[in-house]
Amino acid sequence: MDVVSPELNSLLPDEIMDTEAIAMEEELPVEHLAAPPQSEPEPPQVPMETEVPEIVSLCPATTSMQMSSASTDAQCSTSSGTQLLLAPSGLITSTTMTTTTSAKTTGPAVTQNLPKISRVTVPANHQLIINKVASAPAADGKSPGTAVLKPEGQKLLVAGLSKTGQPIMLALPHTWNKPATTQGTGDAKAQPTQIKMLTTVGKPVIAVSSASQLMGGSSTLQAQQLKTLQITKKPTVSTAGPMITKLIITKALNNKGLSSPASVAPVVTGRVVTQSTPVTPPRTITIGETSTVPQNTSGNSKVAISPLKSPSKPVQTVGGVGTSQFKTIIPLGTPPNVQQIQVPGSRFHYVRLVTATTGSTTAQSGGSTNTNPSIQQAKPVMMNAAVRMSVPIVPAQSIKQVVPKPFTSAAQVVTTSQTPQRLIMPATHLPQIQPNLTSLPPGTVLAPAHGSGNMGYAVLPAPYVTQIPQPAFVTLTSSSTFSTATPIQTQARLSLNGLSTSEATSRPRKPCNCTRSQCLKLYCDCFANGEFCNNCNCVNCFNNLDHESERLKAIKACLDRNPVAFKPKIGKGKQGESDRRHSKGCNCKKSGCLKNYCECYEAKIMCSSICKCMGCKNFEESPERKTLMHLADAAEVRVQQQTAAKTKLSSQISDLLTRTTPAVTSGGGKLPYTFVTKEVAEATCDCLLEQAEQAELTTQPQAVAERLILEEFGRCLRRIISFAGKAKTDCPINC
DNA sequence: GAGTTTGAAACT
DNA sequence: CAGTTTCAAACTC
Repeated sequence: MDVVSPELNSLLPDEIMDTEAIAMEEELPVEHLAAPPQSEPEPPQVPMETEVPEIVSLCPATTSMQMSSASTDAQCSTSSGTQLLLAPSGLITSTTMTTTTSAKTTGPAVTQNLPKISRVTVPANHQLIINKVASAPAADGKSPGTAVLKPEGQKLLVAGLSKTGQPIMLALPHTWNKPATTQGTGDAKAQPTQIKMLTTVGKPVIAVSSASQLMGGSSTLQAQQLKTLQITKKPTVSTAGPMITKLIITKALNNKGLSSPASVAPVVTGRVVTQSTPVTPPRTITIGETSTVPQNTSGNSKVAISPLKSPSKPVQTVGGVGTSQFKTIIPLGTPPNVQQIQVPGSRFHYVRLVTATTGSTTAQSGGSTNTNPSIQQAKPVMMNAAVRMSVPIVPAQSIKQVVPKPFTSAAQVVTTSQTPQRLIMPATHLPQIQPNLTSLPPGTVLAPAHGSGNMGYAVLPAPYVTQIPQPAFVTLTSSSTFSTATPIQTQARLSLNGLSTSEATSRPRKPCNCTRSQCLKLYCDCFANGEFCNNCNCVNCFNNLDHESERLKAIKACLDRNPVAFKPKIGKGKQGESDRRHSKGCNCKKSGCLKNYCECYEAKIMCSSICKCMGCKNFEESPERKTLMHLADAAEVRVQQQTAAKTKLSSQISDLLTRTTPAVTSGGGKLPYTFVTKEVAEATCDCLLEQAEQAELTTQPQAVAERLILEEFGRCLRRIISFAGKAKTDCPINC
């Protein structure tokens, strides 16, 4: 997924963009990022989903106890601006973030003295306010629960929906947004940082680990059936050797580990900031990231942080060896201040996140039980700039599988889904595309661009959520690379082999068979519906993240040709017309609009006045249509009745056997079938024939006749059973 | 399963 | 915007 360049910001509709200034400090040049437009006004404030999101903040964590409080403000303050990555909840596809790990320490661990967010509140007006602490928090590790957001450069992403349907926001570490200098260990080995997000049932958990840990600990994660999201972090600047770390956002199915003290030093600390609101309190999960990770901690330094649902109960846990888990929940003092924004014509709700201008309390987790010196205390990252995002969040659809991409720049996100898997299209840098949000597929995600004071947006066409109860997707953006010629690709690989049985069987769409379009034209249903090809039969498919650039170009081309190309074709008609009608109308000539060639007929709607079809028979009074409908209904009824009859008969037989059991065991009694003598059978047949004749005389439909006969047969059986229970001798049945 | 038909999408 | 071509799904055998 690419991030739309900042230029796009100016094009975004005013409805969703709040141009209130945000103090975006563009201090650190990022070579691979698009230069921030100096003259451009502050990026418009983007309203966010009204669903109060959970906020997961991945922040540079202060190192263990031995870490000094040396300030690394310089590293953290050079971020290129607050960025929000918002994705339709439920399924995080993937995101890639290229950053340089901040490491300014004299030891293996890095201490970062970052300003803390005094509090994150969501007041009644639904404005999320992140207050900046007047003074930088001490990195003494005594406040592990403190949630800190960087003033700028902070990335937030809505990773998914919690079980309660609340969006989960991820606040990425500030250091991910800009290069930093690593010092101390002298370890020249570059360790890719990966972030894996593992979700079980729509509830992502984040774990951070070093690359070596990722490799070594992957089996453990897999054993837990964790869904992972990988975000490879590459340093753009490194003076003491490249530092690549992998952050693993994981959620262990076993929550027991959360409460157990960690015997192994986790690489990072996590924060879960919960907020209580009358309706849907957002949660903020802050994950501190250690800039440097001792090599000896590999394999055990993974930390899985699970957002807790308890909004008011601070919890901090540290995972143990192998399945190290560390979780901190920081209750917010006040509800987040989120302002709802309604975009005309948009089905999505937006909320506006505003910068906290004041604040004196620092969100902190409850008393930390972490006594392990190796456990890093989450370092709050100051966010002094207003968070301005307006992104629609679609109902969550979880992703089921993640195939980690080892040590690549691509981030991979896969979430489990109870619903058919659907992937969201990756966003791209599309400055030329008018950000007509209404023309984008539902679930489109706008992600802030990196590298400028203004936020760019990643455009993520999503499945037609209006037609799909729970579209699955997760979006991750590579904000730092979207502007590069070879953007880091992120892809959730969802091969058939990787899909579970239920997932494969629940696939909502038939696999496409494209051969020439590379699945990058609207010919391809997958592409047209904003999905990646998955388990398709297509040839030379480019509808995947491996060909993200081509795909993005294709999306742009489609939107250029038709701004509403990804909008559902079946929409509401005019008043007085049918509730559903084709937006364009069909153009059939030979099918009479009574075959699936016709898009109207296929959608089970009648043609309307906007159709240009010839010889249309798909209208209300059409006898052909009525005949077809009648035949279809009859077939359906027949199937249903046959099924019901089988069920009923089976039930009766079972009941018969059950009732006759006492007769067998009581001794002396006759088995029921002994009562079905020839006479009884003949009488039964007579009854059935009589019923059939009556149905025929009354010109009952075949289905009805069958039902009547079966019902009569049931009555006969009941009489036989009744006789069996009463009589000890054969008894003719009198119909 | 191969071949044909069909109409939307893409192209000119 | 209209005509033509391309394409993949729907359909038939």
